[in-house]
Amino acid sequence: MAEPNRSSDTLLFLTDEQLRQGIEAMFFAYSSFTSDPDRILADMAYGRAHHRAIHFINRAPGTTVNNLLSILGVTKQSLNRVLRTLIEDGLVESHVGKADKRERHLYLTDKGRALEGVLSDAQRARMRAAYKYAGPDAVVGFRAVLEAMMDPEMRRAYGRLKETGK
Amino acid sequence: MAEPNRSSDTLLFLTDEQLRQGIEAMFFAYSSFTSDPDRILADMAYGRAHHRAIHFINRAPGTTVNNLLSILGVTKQSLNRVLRTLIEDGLVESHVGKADKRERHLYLTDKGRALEGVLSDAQRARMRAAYKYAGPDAVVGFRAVLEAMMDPEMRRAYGRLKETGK
DNA sequence: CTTGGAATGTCAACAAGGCTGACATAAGCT
DNA sequence: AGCTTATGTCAGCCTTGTTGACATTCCAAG
Repeated sequence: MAEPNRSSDTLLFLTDEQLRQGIEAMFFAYSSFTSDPDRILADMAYGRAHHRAIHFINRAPGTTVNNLLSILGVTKQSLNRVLRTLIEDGLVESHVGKADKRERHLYLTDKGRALEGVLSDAQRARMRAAYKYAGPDAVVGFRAVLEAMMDPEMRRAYGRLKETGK
Repeated sequence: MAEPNRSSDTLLFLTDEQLRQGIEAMFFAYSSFTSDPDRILADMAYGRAHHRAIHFINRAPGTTVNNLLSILGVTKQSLNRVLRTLIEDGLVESHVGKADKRERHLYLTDKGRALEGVLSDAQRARMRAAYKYAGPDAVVGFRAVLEAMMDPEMRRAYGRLKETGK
């Protein structure tokens, strides 16, 4: 830790081997990261796609279908299939927009919020343990690298959500 | 943002909002992270699963199917389909084990190594840019949190690969 | 030595969740 | 009135995950 000297740093942390380890760390960490919600959802008729929809509807209640599409980066047909089952099952409500009646605004029902809670509790528990173990300074670095890795469009979406969370 | 004082740090970096931002950062970053290879592979008849197989065969030439299975965390049937097409297309060679003839040892052909190079160049370029932008200290934190996030089994696999790379 | 179980790999069939294309409807905008 | 936007739907395809059934090979117990 502490501060290794600056000159050797700038040479060594960008080697192909370092980069490859970062790539592999992303792969393994992401597998673990998604495994808890996946396990919970496996029993129900839902999958990761449902989780993502539920997460972002909870995060930005009243969001439109179009907005959700741009966040998730999938096609409307793909999202629609997921949304339809969530609405049928009473986890999500879709309300026609007041100002613009073409839009549908999406909200979680109590039932939807309950599932969201279970899923995000599991995911946060893992994240909390990792944060705690690695420490505050590491967390700052973690977030900085992830943000730098995002495509500009994704970074904007991410930034807007950060604002939302106050 | 400068340095908030130490005592408040240990309290504040584990709030639900902080954790949620970490979760969302993982989602957005991983989307971007996989987008370059995905784009390259879209034209060929391959997908992300092929990329993963190629990556790890390149990383540990001569690895067995079973070993690859435990790294990738999928079923042997799933891996086998991917492997079959890669072998048919002459990107991967499969040799029956000498000691144990049940095993197949996997190697990239020149053609396979060529594709691996293109894919990992693209992925490394993104990682390099992110590392460079965030700086060496951030990279240390990034890797620490990712490693802490992994399931123990994944962490072991990751650790073994790190050794391999010397 | 034989035989039964374990390890390894293959084939077939199915499901989730991406994708594209075509099209319908309603509502807003010029 | 006519173009554009937002949404939803149907149909069909692809990748990549799953299980089940089965063949081959190895090894160890009897």
